[in-house]
Amino acid sequence: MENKAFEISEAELEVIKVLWKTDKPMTAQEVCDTVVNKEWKYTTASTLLSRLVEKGAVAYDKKGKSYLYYPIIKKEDYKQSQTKNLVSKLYDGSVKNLAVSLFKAGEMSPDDIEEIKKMFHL
Amino acid sequence: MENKAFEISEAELEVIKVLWKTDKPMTAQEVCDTVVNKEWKYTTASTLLSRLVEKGAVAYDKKGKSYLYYPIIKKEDYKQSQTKNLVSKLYDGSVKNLAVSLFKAGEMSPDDIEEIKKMFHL
DNA sequence: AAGTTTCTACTACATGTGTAGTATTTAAAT
DNA sequence: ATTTAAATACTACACATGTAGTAGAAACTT
Repeated sequence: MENKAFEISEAELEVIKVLWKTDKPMTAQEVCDTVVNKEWKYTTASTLLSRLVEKGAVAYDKKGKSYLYYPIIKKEDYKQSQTKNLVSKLYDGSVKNLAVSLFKAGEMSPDDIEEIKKMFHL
Repeated sequence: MENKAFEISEAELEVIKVLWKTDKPMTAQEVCDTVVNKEWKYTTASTLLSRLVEKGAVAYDKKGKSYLYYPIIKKEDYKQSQTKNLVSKLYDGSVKNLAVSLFKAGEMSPDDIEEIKKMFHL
């Protein structure tokens, strides 16, 4: 329906973020223990991992009796696609509009502003 | 579960965007006819409007036999909350990280860059 | 007032999501 | 080789979402 191959749900995102952050293949158990702000049962983490595998966002290698999961999609790519999506959905595809909105909303810290200026060699 | 009072789904967003853009109360029929890139049946638009009303995102006044719908939540507020959400979910809450990512991804047009520079009074 | 038109309300149904429970398989231990 | 412990696979179920059909109500028409 969309231009995206697959959608990652909120809960699935928590899972793949763990895989991104840890940056080495992990068992479902490890993922479960590492997820932040969640009190998931083991099978919940496991279900989410399976769904991510179905969607092609995650894969695994077998090790002993368990699977070692790792992300297929890259964090940067995902972030960029989500960001592009937001810009096109809400800001008429204009990054400028987004920037203006953030600026006006006072969402930029002095540090942000400093860094952004630097980015533009100013 | 979230910090947000309600979630607006993808399809519902299309509806409320029409209300925002037109900027005057509209009947379900008008909304249906105005939605872009969609071939909805009247009842589909109508269902979505009802769900938005349930969620408190939209309200209506009665006019003749029909309802005139209008948005309760403001476009700017919604955009900002969505943007803040993205920044916190994917950019560690740092607008700077978002800006860097956009810049690196080549998502900023020369015009965007020009305008952003101007925004920083330079 | 009855018929016709046109709204809204209610119902439906498949698929996705959050969250797990139970069954089954398989590796490890003895 | 049998038992056991631990993983995965399969099943479940309520609520959200996309998409619409049908029933019922209200307002025009004549």
